[in-house]
Amino acid sequence: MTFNEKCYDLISQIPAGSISTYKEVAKALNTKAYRAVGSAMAKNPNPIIVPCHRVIKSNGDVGLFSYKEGTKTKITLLQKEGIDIAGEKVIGFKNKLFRFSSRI
DNA sequence: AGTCGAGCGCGCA
DNA sequence: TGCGCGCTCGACT
Repeated sequence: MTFNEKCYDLISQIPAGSISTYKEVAKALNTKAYRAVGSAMAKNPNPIIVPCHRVIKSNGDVGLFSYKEGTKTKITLLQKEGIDIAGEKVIGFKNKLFRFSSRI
């Protein structure tokens, strides 16, 4: 189980309509390699089971996707999932933030 | 508030 | 072996 595999595993747990941030993922992995998370997504070998488009930046920005134009696709997908997005920013993403360790 | 620089983990050259 | 990335944070201006 490598760092990337863990990333995919966590992200694959994000239900439709919910989103998460790279920071949350890194935190769930107990690491500070935030960039590694995004880097792992970039090379996401399982784009089907890993909804990397549901992972955004911590500041509410959708961030990047595959390429500059890919970001637009990401936004469209999120909107279809019920996420409100203005320009390249997610509205109320904190309200739909999916926490991996939300074990109350 | 906006900008600059450093840090992590994996993959590629 | 060295650098970059779908990022984040702390400090300075």
